[in-house]
Parts: sequence; structure tokens; C-alpha cells
Amino acid sequence: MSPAKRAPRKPPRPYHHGNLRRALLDEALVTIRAEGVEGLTLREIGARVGVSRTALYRHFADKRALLTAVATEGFRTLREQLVSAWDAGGHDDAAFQAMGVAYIGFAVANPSHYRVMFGGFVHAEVHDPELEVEAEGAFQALVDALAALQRDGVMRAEDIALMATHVWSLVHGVATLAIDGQLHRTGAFDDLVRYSLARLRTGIADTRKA
Amino acid sequence: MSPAKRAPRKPPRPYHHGNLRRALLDEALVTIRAEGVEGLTLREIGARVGVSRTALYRHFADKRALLTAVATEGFRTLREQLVSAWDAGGHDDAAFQAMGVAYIGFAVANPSHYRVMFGGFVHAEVHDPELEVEAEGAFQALVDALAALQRDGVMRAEDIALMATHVWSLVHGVATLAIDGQLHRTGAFDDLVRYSLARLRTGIADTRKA
DNA sequence: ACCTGAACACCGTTCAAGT
DNA sequence: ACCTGAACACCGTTCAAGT
Repeated sequence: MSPAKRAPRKPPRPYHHGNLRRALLDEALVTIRAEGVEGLTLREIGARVGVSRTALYRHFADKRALLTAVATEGFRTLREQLVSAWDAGGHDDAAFQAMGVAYIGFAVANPSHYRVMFGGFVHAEVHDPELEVEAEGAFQALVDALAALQRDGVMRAEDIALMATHVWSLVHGVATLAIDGQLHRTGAFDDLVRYSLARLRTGIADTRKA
Repeated sequence: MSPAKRAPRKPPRPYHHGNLRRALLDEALVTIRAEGVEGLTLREIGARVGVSRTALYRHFADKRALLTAVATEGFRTLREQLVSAWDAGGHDDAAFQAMGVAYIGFAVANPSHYRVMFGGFVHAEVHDPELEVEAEGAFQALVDALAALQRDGVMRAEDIALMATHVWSLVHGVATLAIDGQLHRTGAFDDLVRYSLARLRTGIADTRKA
């Protein structure tokens, strides 16, 4: 049979040839967004993608491996967005604020990803090297920015790991409270982000005479 | 043979007469602490307490109701510890730092409670009045302290809800990162808590001339 | 290689029945 | 009132078998 005349009567499934993995990940994200991580079932994902319940095990060792892949992807995207904000802003004080907005914005825009990244579903004593690399990379973007600002005399010249973790804690706190619907006591969300980042900056700014 | 005539051969179960609820809650906490909220199964709790799988439904409507009860209890304890720290410290600047230490300390000492309180297992659009009251109470303890400090000219006279949420975000961020094992990049945990609370204070302190 | 159905050992929850 | 066993409709995962 020549390739020319063998047009298949049944069009091949779009996930064939290696993109089943991608389709499963996308479907997982949609499901988590709609029903929470708790509501994620492998069977339903398979059904939605149009594949048997066990097809998923060709691409992921188990359910946790799926979630680890989601988290890994999330850290990579987060790092990209942090670096973008820092670079686009010109590596100065305002760019740092923009990084903070980008961090919280990522979490609020991708709550499914963020919850899997930090919800304790993955990190509990599991050592996935790829996940570790991406998580480290995102943290490093923050460290790099702070180091530059310290060099320029904008921020206090203090232990960089302590300062970066302090900053991370604040944006992580705002992000998780927002995602978990705990901010109904406060006014507009944008006002909170602006206020919180301004107070953060005051707390770590270098106020010595030049 | 028997030690005494009135000694029952089968000692009565300790959970009878109303304390089965208490026993179930305690066992749930132990299990969550050991295996995470994910690993909590009603059947195992029943078995551990020495009761059938369905006995639990006499005291809780369903699994979520059990978790809601755990969360409610957690908010109540948290409020008590925050108020204690604030009162014992004499309602001043140092007492506020002590409140911060108490908040983070509660989370780290009671990760099971804390995870259920904020892990998104309960709060998603569920309106439990008792839970709401206790959560509000804990937040109010923070608001009250900040209001007093604003009155005394220690903290900036800014929107109290914004400021309280900012403070809450930071301690919540430190607490959750600690619980989720994300702070291995930083040095000693106590140093981080001290540093972070000091930078928080600088950020919201009133620096006007008297 | 990639996918499938059947099967296994679990879940949360309901319910008729016991004391 | 409080507790029980049996039953139902689900899970994640394994495995022999198909293409």
C-alpha cells in the first residue's frame, strides 16, 4: 500500500504520537480549576480526554507524578513571569514592585497550578529532581533581583537568603489568602496588593545617608 | 479468679456518654499529623477509636463536617494564644512581636490544625456559622492590637483592615512555607522569624516626629 | 510502543436493623 | 440515643492481553 491512498477512515486521535501527556496535563489543570485538587480523579481525566482509565500510566508513574508535573510546569512559568517583570521594569525599585505584582498575579491567575505547587500534595519528602530545579530557579530569580538592589544601595545590605525568604513569605501569604477566599474582610484586592508591597518595601529599604 | 465481683470483664469504652465526638476529633488530628489530610480516612479513625465505620455519622454529618470542626477548634485556640501573647506582653511594641511569634508558633506546633484551617478543604463556599465566628475572632485579635498601637502612635495611622491583612499575610506566609518544608534554603528557622517580624515592624511603624 | 478491559483492594455514605 | 453489618457507587493501581 502506498502512503498516498491509505487515508484512514477513522481520523487519528489528536493525542497520539506523544501529545497524550500534554492533553492529560491540560485536562488535569481544567479539572483542578473547576473542582479542586481534591476532586481530581484519574478516571475522569481519561474519560474526558477520550482514553481508557489506565492509559495515563504510560505517561505518569502514578497520580502524584501527574501532580508533580503540574507543579514543575507551574514553577517554570512563575520564574519566567518574575524574570520578565524584573527585566521589563529595568532592574530598579519599580521593577521589584512589578515582580511582586507578577508573583501574586500568577497565583491568582493560575490557582490550580499554585495550589499543587504549595498545597503539600507534592513536596512531602518527595525528591523529584526536575521539580527541585524549577522551584530553585524561581526562588533564584527573587534572590538575583534583591542582590542587585542591595548592590545599588536600594535595599538593606543584609543576609540575602533571609531577605529573600521574607519577601517570598509576604507574597506567598497574600497569594494563598487570596486563593483560599480569606480576603473578604478587606476591601479591593488591588489596593491590598499595592499597600502590602509598599509596606514590604519600606521594611527592607536602605535608609542610610549616601 | 476475677479481681473483684464488680469489676467488669469488658471495661466500658471511654468514648461513651458523649465523648465519642471528642475521641474522633483527637484521633483525626493524630492521623492528619502522621499521614496528612490526604491520608485521613473515616474508616481508619473509627477502627482506631474502636468503633464501627459508621458510628462517626452520629456526631458529624460527613467528612467535611469533621474537618470543619477541626478548623473551628484551631481558630479558637489560635485566638486564645494570640490574645495571651498580646496581654502578657503589656500591649506594646514588644507584645506585638510576641503575637507574631505566637501565630507562627501555633502553626508550626499544630500543622494538622493549620492545614485544615487554610488548606482549602473547608472554606470553599461552605458557610459554617461557628467556623466563621471563630475565624473572625482570631482576625479581630490582630485588628485590636494594631488599633491600640495606632492609637499610641507606634504604628502608622492607616486603614486598619489593610494593615491587619498585610500583617496576617506575612505571618501566614512564613507559617505555611515552614509547614510545607519550603524553608530548607534558609538558615535557622528562629532567625527567619525574628528577621521577618523585625522587617515587618519597620514597614508599618510610625516614623513621624512626636 | 501504546492502549484496553477485567480485577483487586480500597474509599465515603446510606440504610435497615439491633440494643 | 447510639451503634452495627451489609450494600452501593465510587477510587487508584495492576496485569494479561490486544494492535
